[in-house]
Amino acid sequence: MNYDKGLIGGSTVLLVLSLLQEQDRYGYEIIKELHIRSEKAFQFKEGTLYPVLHRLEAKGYVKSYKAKGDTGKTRKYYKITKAGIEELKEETEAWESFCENVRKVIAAGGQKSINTYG
Amino acid sequence: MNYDKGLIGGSTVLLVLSLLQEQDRYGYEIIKELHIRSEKAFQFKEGTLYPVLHRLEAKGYVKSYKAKGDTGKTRKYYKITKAGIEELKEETEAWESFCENVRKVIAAGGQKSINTYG
DNA sequence: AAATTATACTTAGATTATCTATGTATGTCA
DNA sequence: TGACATACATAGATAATCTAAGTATAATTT
Repeated sequence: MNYDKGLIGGSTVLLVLSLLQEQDRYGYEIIKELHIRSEKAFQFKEGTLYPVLHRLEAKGYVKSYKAKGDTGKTRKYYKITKAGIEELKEETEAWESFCENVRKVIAAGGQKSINTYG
Repeated sequence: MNYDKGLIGGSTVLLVLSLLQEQDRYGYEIIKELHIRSEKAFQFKEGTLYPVLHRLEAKGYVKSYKAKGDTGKTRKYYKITKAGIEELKEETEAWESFCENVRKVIAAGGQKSINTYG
């Protein structure tokens, strides 16, 4: 991962569920897809992503099934559940709100003098 | 904190250094200020913030000094250092970049059908 | 045909950061 | 005098990522 470990935490589930809302995917595919979409900024380690998927399944946000892909290799696909879609909605809102609040704090910092014009 | 623990991680230092770039502040003040600016979304626990300040000082990003405030109570003020300003700049850029990349992933998710219009 | 590489999944242990909970101490206000 | 807000500190619990190693199969290269 190119980013600090801390930055990733808290958005991992959001990212994974987002991709699974589009279509069923398998773990390795999710890693690649995140890498491509972020223009190589996200580079999840397998040791990070697979446990996340297991956790999501344990919580009932996704369900897994085995299937042979176009290569002939058996893969473990994950499908988002209704509970997962709900969770995704909540996490998306939380994320947007969080970003906005961070911006409120840091934006003021660099532009304190602006207030003197108001 | 109203947000998931994970969300906070990675932006704590950014938030604290941002506030310290504006002016010297003491710990308790930082907690209050974050609470106000975020419209009550950020509610850092003392057990979270104080260790962060200690960590920042150990890394040389801030320096502390004791001073009596307007109340007469002795407070421990923190001043950002040059290294801290550098660090803040880097973390700000990382944050902006990170947000953008998250948005690239999750925006596509909810609006897949938009592509059919293009 | 054999060796290498990419794909695909798994898990144990180390690291790190927040949170909980508690403790200490001072100043203000009723 | 008692209650409350201010102000700082730290130990231990919790949780999530990363490192690192292992297993197995398909595709590619030599």
